[in-house]
Amino acid sequence: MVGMDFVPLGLATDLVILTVRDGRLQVLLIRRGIPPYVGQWALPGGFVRPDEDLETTARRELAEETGLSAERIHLEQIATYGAPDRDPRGRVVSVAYLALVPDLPVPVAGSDAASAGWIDVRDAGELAFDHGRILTDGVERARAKLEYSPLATAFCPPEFTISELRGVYEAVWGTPLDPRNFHRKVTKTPDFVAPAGATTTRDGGRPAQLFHRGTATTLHPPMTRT
Amino acid sequence: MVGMDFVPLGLATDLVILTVRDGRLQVLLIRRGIPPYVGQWALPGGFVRPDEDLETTARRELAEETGLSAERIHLEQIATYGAPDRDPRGRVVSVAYLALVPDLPVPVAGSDAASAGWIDVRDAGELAFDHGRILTDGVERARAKLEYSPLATAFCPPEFTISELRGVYEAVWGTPLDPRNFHRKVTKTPDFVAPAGATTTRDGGRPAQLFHRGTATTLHPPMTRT
DNA sequence: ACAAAAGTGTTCCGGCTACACCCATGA
DNA sequence: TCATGGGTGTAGCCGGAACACTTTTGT
Repeated sequence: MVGMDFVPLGLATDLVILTVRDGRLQVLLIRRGIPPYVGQWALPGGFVRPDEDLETTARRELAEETGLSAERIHLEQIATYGAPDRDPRGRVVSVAYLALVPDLPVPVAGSDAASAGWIDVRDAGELAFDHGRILTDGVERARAKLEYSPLATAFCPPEFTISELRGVYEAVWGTPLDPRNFHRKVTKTPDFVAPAGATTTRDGGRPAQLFHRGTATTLHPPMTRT
Repeated sequence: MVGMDFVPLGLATDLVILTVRDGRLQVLLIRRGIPPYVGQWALPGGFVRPDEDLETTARRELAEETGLSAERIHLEQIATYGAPDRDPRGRVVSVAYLALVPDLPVPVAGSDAASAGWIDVRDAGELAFDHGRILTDGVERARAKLEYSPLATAFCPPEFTISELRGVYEAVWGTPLDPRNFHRKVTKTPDFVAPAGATTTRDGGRPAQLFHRGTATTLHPPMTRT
């Protein structure tokens, strides 16, 4: 370890912001307005400010892009991407974060609202920079975590039905699940979900109980992806 | 996104190099010789060079510290640590990597050999900077990955017995496993290990078959950590 | 012969799968 | 009354836990 010789480089965070809308897993993308990669979709992101923690940067970007006061939003680091040529403008190392947000009726209200939108992850196609790779890694992280954590509730509003929760799993994994077995698994696992007391008929049919998040942090044994 | 305004900061990689020696999980630590944290144990690491990929930096550091030509060594990113005050000398963001190495008869031969050593992870105590946190995260990553991947073989020489492999699991997890069930699980899982043909009596008792790594990348269903 | 470790067979049991079945509402 | 989704019961199966037992070496 030599001295504090700083190589000139930029440090940024990029965000994979996922939600479930219309039964499909979607990601928030920005249409680039300036070179490089003009006109292509990219992940939202920005540079880390002096004396700003990495997660603080990510939360700030999240708030800027979605209008969500990012307090209660699930946010976790994915990985850091630092290939020397990943940005043609110069050396930029990016710490990628995964954010899971509920399907709120809040429109995308960033500084560049007209050019941002929710895109089906299956339709995302080629992204700017190495953002395709980052998106893939983020989606895979989300898929894996649903197996052994109660993370799916991060996609749900504060109160939700079991079948809404199942819809999250089905959208993220892209596979149908047995409603009856899913119901049993989720309600019998201690502290996975907690009954809210009320019921709703918003999904049609017999009224469904409403639940909110439980206190569990892991799922033993895990949910099985078929 | 403004221009390429680079905040002055250092970008480094730190390494959690784990091995299994004498049936215990050990980590390679460096005794610091210069401030800050003089005399305390720290993870090996160093700054990223211009135009150097992050993993290249990590492999270079690994080779410098262990003398291992790091080609065949398992190396994966853990996470990036960027709290503004994590280094009292200035802003240094560190990308941490996890390396798993076999128990080779190679002495630790770094630039600072006298002050480096293999330390039981349970005895590591307080480390310099936020390295304690990084070590914890790295060890937890290794523990988790043994469950659902054939990663334990990364701790083994090219040819190993089933009980040596079990020894890895027991050392990393800190719990004993049933030798009979472990043997069945490992040998019945397709492509987890492949018979090498030879046998050895180096563990005493009846000769044991030697195996090498299989081609499997995941373990379904996973190994259970009791 | 005996100790020690390798490897096999077998029983028990918990959890998942698949599906039959009943419940409570809106139209 | 019917369609729709909510929720329960249950039989069968798969895989892990536990452990008795046989095999093959060194001393």
